[in-house]
Amino acid sequence: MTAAASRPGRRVSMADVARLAGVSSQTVSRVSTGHPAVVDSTRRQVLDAMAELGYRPNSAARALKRGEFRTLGVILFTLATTGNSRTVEAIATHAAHEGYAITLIPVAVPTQDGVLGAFTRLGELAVDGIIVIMEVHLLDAANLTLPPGVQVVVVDSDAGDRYPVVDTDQADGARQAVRHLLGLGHRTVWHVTGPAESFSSERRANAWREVLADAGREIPPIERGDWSAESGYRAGLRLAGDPSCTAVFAANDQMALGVLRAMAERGRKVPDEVSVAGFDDIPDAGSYLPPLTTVHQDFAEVGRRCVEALLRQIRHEPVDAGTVLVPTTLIPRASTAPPPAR
Amino acid sequence: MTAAASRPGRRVSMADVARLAGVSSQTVSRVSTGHPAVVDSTRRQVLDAMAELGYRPNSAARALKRGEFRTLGVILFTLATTGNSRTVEAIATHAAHEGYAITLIPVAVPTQDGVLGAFTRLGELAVDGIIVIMEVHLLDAANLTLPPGVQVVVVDSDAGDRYPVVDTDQADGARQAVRHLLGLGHRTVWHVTGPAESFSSERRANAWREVLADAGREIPPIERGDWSAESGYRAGLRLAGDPSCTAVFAANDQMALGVLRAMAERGRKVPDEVSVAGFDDIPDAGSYLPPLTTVHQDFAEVGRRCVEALLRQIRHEPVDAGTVLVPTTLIPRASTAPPPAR
DNA sequence: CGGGGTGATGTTTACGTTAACATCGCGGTG
DNA sequence: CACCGCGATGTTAACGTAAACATCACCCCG
Repeated sequence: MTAAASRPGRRVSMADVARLAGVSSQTVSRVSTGHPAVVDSTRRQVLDAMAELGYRPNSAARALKRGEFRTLGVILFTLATTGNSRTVEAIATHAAHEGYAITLIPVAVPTQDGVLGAFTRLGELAVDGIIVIMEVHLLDAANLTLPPGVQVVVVDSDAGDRYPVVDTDQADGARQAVRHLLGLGHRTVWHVTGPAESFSSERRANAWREVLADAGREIPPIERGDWSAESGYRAGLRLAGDPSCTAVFAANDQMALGVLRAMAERGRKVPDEVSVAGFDDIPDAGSYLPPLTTVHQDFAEVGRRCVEALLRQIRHEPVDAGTVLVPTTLIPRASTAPPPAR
Repeated sequence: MTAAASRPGRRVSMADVARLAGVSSQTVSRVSTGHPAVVDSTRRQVLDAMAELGYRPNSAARALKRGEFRTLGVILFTLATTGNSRTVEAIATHAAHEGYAITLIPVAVPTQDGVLGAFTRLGELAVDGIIVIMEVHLLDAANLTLPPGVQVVVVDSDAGDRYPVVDTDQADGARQAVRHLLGLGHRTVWHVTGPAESFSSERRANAWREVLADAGREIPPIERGDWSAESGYRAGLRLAGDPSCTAVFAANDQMALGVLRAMAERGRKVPDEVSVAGFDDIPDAGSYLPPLTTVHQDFAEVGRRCVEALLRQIRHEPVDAGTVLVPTTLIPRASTAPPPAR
């Protein structure tokens, strides 16, 4: 039944199906695309012939004819961060739901050349639109090579004036975390920030500074990390040495994990002596020692909105240029508490 | 310079470039594909014309003509696990290096229907080969619909008799961990395993049981988790209640994290009273409290080998059917120590 | 000085699909 | 009963590219 020896080499085409079913290839096409104007008996014949020959449509030919690929490109630096992989997963799922496939373009080196190269490759790829998941200020150069006719949506950037941007409300999340710590009675809040090139990092740091300034608190020197737990650990060791430091807001959960470890090693009890808050709410955060107070990001929603915005552009429906902000929520757990009485 | 008003609607094609450059479109094609038989002056003219018009090749037409898409499909259940996202990243990077793009096909529900659906979609997609990253026993049904002419490589499965399989040497890694614990003097080792459908989980558990049996040790009842830290925590609470339990091997780092938390909450000191080992060596593992002894997996190598094996198949070069095992290494850290003296 | 090559470029055609138009047959209506 | 209209199906052409073959100019060598 599934046998059907096709001629060697060549794949089964509509013409083959048409021959076997005794119809024209246009009728096969109509069946294949679900066109209504085909009588049931004919449709059945065609479907049987398709099954017998193991026909599957050639998407290259289809794309050539239709002028669209039904594929979205995702350009990013790495899948290694929780945020990126979760966002990509959401994008892929939602795109699949809309009948689109996802092509992944990793950019190995976050240099302008790297980005340019990726965009060139994307230009040659079979892609109707591009989602850029980028944390660094590298869109300017890349912008020039953006292939015309390809739509773009950006995650985590400040390109809102040029492209639609979808992002977590970084600033509000950071504000919630810092206010939470101040609300517990801490005099001020130390901050472990991410890499300098990162927009997210910058926005979280700005919001932290702003809340402290608004409250008239002292703004301690900022500690810089690179998102990794290891870098958080190093920052944590420095902070642990400062007895006046009673509250730390880390720009992501992994650096917060490093801070927790540093505090533990230096014998500074969390949360009794020092409070620690993170950002992201990665699945493990609730299992840290102690379970981490953090800001929850809805990566799935970010992915969904990206796809939505991009498809709207592709379909030439009205799109609000500018930034869509996905709200964040503070998740209080056991790593924050009032400062020690003195 | 970059202006160049093309006719409305239609994209720039080779014919347009040819017209502007005053050559035939075949010459444009030759320049585009890097064919050597083009004189420098002509090549320059063509390149200038391309730049002026903003020409980019139509990959659909190219794929149709060449009969290959230069794209690999990756089918998986989720990107949420460290192993999967790291593997996918390595696949994407290595594939890009070989001039191939990656199309991501998430299968929402790990049912037979889900897998079948994904393969059907993949069949219609522009893909020269497929990498299946699957943890469950669902290939049998899917097998039937595997589009002919599409090559397949499988990660983390026992399908080695049917497809080439690339995987981490799960069994050896687990053996190293268990032997390490026994070597420290523990009478036996408890095990927190992953979900029942997972091959990795099964192999790690089997190796654990085998080492204990070979050493003539008692085999404690197995604790089942679902890879999450939360499930590890629940298992850890049960183990913490058993004073005879001095060594725990968790099937991944996240569950180990949960075990660490449970032990801490129950006041059982790690590693003085209880040793805990994990599997994966995720980047955070070195920052757990205490830093986790675990088995390092080389996801990058797995991804690389996958792409290599798949491309060999696609190019009809000889491939060893069967399983390629990527070695693992035990990383001793601070979560394991000799059992308490009694 | 002519024949035979060689290398650059042009022409033709086919890849598989689908839009647009053409055809055909049948039932209803004035 | 002739004509119209409509629904089902067939025919033609085009999407953009690249392989195969054709052509042409030029150079080398006998």
